[in-house]
Amino acid sequence: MAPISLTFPDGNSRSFDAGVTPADVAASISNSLAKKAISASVNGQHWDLQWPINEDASIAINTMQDDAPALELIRHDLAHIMARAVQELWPDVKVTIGPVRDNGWFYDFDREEPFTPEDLGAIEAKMKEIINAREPVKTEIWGRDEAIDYYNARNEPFKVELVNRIPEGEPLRMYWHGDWQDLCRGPHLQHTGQVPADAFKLTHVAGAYWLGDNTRPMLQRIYGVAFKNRKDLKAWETMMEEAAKRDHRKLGREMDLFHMQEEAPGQVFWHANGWKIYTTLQDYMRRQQERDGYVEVNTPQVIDRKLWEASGHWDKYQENMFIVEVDEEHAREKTVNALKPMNCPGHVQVFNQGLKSYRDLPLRIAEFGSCNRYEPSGALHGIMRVRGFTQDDGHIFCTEEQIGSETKKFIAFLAKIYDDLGFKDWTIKLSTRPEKRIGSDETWDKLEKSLGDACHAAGYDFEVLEGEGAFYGPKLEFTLTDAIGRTWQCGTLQVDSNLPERLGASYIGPDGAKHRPVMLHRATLGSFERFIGILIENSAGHLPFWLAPRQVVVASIVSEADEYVNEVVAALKAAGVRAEADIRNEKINYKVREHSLGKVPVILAVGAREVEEKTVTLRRLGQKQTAVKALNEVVAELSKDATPPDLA
RNA sequence: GCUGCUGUAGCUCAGAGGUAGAGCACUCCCUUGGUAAGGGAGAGGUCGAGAGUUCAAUUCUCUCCAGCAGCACCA
Repeated sequence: MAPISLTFPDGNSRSFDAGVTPADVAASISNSLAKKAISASVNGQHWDLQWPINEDASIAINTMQDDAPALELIRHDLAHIMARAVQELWPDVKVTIGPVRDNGWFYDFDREEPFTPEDLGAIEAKMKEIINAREPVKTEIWGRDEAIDYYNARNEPFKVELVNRIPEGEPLRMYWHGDWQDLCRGPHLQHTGQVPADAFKLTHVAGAYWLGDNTRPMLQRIYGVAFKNRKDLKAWETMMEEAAKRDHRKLGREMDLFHMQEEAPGQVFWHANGWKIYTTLQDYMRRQQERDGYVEVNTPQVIDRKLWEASGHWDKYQENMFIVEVDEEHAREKTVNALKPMNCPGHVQVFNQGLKSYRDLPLRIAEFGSCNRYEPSGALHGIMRVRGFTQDDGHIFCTEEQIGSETKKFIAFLAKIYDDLGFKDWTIKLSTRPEKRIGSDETWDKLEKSLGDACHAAGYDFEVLEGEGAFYGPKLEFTLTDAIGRTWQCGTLQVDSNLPERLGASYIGPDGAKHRPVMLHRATLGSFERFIGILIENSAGHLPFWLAPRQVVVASIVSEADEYVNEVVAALKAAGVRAEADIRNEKINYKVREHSLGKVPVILAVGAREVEEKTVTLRRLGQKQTAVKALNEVVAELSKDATPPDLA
């Protein structure tokens, strides 16, 4: 055997025979390392302890101390262990695939009977048995025919399909966990006993299409989460509870913001409190847009299908549009209209009125555009994914040369708004040309470059999503991170020369000839409905004072203070603060509890003492301590808090 | 749309083949209480909709509607 040289993380090299495995290497260092080893990194690649190394390389032996490989292996091995447990319990269940994902893994099974919560318990128990048996993990390379025969003999059609999908020439690797075997890329742990038996949990079962294709059979997917130790699992459970507490559907009810009902699925009945958030946010956005050189317009809800045919939406999205048919008594033919699912064709109509000069460009048209889309029933989710919503939509008509500067301007606009709204952490993604597209490669080169350059010019970096652009142009996506680390894609900017073409938009250039403008579709919040949902979940209902629908409750402690309560409320209202009185015949404890649960940011308690001294006792939401302050001082302070950030 | 689960009072939930119950909220009475539930009384439901089985259905079966968790979708 030819010698090879392996370089360790400390820079030292040693010579081994070619074909040496990381397990051998670890054993050559120490017995304890050999036992503790879980995998290796060979030239930066995650490497199974059993895989041979045939050439010079850098190597590092991983142990459970190394978080990333440890978690990946634990979760991946658990996927196999779970599949084995399921087949031991129900031998006729067919196995498919089971990747690592998020905080755990899933595995898809084909089985007639649905898995029940009791089944999950049984599977978990069986998995623990397998872990405690410390079953060895072995790997071998099989021939294609051998694998297909094996799976055919075992009646595993999904596995046969997987084998057939693996490109010729790529080795087929099999992994054994004890005497149960699965086709798998690896790597895996040394034996099942390396998986912590007390740090995983099967969470739920749901349907999932085979290979993610909705024309293929639906399988049953079992999800699990797993960590290195019980403490991390507990932390995950706590985090889940925290997320549930923030659920905007729950808070929406508790704060009396909105409701939804059967007769209007996917549409929001905004209550006074919720609508106050909405209008406050909209007023704020309107000010930003005016400042940034937009003109605001409004376009019709119900538009003849002819326009949707011309824009191309009828062809592509008819299934998702609300169609309205009007059958007038004497009409020769029915008029078929659609509720607008988007605002862009309307904005092109506005642009097309009158001759436009190059001097008019860039023309920035904004609309708080109410749209209706017939979203699939299964997609609906609270106010986050709805059928009726309002976008903070805008279209910038400009020349190709102006794309860069307009993009830069928009990024600055969006950055200011996200900052004002309390989102400090957000990222940009650039989606580039997809397979199916229109326009020349030179045009795509130019457009992608101008978007990328604009990001850099605005001082931001971006991640590239290859092939994710729209068929008509590249796009930027703006994704913000919320207080508990979840991400939400909100803003977008898309370059489009297709729609101006289809709808015949043009302007007169300096040369006196007609030219085609390009159109930048852009939104910052996305939709008010979804964004308010995000605001609620981000803040757990503790909205910033200026956005809080109810800002102050002035609560009497004794009925002798009622009159003064009304005075305080009047003073606050005069200073632009949303204040209300609570002079019900209830104890202060009761009032504090109720308004705290209602997420009112400030409670001012007023008793005999305050009446006497012209003070109030202030208590802020989430704080236990109170402060006695002079009335005029509090009015000034709260009036300042109530001012939107752009007016402060 | 697909798979699975769910639908009982405003909210959270219990219940059983013989037409319903709790806590909170609501109304009234007593209580004037100093920072997260003071006490008492009262009112409130076509048990998601329709059909079927049955002497009898809110309970069992089917269909539909809506919600929830995923999947697929998201111009």
